[in-house]
Amino acid sequence: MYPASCILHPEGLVPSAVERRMTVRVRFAPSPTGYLHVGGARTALFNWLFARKHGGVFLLRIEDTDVERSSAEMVEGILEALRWLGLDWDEGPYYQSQRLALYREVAHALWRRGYAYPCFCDPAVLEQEREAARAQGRPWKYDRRCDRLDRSEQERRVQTGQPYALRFRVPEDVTLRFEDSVHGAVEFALRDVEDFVLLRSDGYPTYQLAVVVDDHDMRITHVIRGDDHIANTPKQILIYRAMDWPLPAFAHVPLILGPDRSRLSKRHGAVSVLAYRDEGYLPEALRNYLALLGWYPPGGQEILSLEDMVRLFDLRDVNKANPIFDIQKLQWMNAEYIRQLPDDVLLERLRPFLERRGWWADVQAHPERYRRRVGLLKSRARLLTDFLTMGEAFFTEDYTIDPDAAAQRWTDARLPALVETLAGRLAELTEFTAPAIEATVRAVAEQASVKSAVLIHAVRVALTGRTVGPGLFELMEVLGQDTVVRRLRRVLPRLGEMAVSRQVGR
RNA sequence: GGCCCCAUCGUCUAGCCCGGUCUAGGACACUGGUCUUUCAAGCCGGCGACACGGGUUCAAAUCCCGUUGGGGCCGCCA
Repeated sequence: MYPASCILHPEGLVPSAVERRMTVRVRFAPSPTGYLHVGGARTALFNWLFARKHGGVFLLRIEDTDVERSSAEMVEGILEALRWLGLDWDEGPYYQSQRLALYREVAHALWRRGYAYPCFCDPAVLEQEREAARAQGRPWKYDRRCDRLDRSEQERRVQTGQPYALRFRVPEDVTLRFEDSVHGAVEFALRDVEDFVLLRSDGYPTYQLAVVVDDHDMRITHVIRGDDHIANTPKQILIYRAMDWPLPAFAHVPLILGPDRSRLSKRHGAVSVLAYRDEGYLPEALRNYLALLGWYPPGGQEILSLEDMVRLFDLRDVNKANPIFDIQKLQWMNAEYIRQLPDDVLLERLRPFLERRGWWADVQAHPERYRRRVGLLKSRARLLTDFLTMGEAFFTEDYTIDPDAAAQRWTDARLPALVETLAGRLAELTEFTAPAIEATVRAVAEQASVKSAVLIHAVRVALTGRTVGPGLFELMEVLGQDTVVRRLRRVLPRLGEMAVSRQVGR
């Protein structure tokens, strides 16, 4: 009944599509029971890279056979995340929920061919038995009691409308071996694999059936997916064999772990791709970082453009060990990408964030002014959102002055007079450039025999509300004469208060 | 518990397939210095790993076995 030779020696039976010069066809098949998380995104990335590398087709398939948990909103979110990452698909999205007839057909074909049998067991009962077994530390496997029913009894139950699922009859005493593109040869003794359900009693296919039917129907040549599917592979190969379908190549890529080494999940913080977008990560940075989890490019260069990745990507360079998601390195990479952006492009990337704050209109009215401001902040930002926080005073007159900063830098009693003088001198400057400003600031400090650092720090707090930030003279130039003078005069009263309270306190 | 997968600096990893060139290389993080009005960035330097035990061999990070540790799967979820 089983093509034994195939089952015993499947290795070597899968000349890769690449070798056979077939068109490579790969897919990303998320289940819309949640948003796209970074693990899924990386799987999608690897598939996409592989397709582009080999001039193949990357298709999208939505695995929504679990009607209860799937939703259209989740699908939209997943598509949005993929688009944001720049992972465009050539076909699809296909929806499994629209292909149910096909799965039923194949399930019944399997039954007709003698590879499957109806199971009338109550899932709740089986679940109980399973739990009891596990509680006692005993292994549990479905004992195929329904397969032992007489053919006539089976028919009778079907006739009387008793609900049944279709199970695949897994041969025992056979070792199935398959070649995995990243792991090499993987073996499973089929005695450890239970008769799995193909078609549920409600007529919906299980994952095992639907993937195989679709991967075959969509002529998938390479199944690239997470390591968590490695144990499913023998079951799926059994279906391919029973249907006499050619096997695709399999590549199981390592799972991304959290800092505690357990599988990355919500409790490790943000895992949703869209959440990273909203937090101010650049898609090219996330993409680049994700590519490096479990893959290492020959040559060792880590900052890679999409074109670089496509050129360098090879499944053989994918690691077997599970990597840990390191937010620090991601942030470093994001900062790296931010620094590389030309100022005008950077400004455009900031747009959604600026719009949300209501700052975009003014930016649009004075692009050159804001380009320069953003340029000054560039080397200091790790996230796009950093421009809004540490760069608040670059976008609005309504910036807050950090009380701690004031307390730290506005202590000198000579400051009010000094700043007033400085404002006056700056207002008279005809060339408001960094060198001219610097000369003025230093001269004012020197004339009062005050260390220029004292003035500089106080002025920075006045102009930006913070103790840290860009070099003061460039900062002032970029802010502009009017703004600088206005802001300096505006803080004069507060400066005075601080100095007075300081003296009283003594 | 059963089965499968995995194991180089704290983290991502190069090297492992084809043993000697490895007193194990790079990156992030950490850290010292430099520049400097602060903070970054940049530059120069430092710290830091072959999980353990057996074998094979003249020689093992590299090959084999075992142990330990980690992960995954064991659903009429995907």
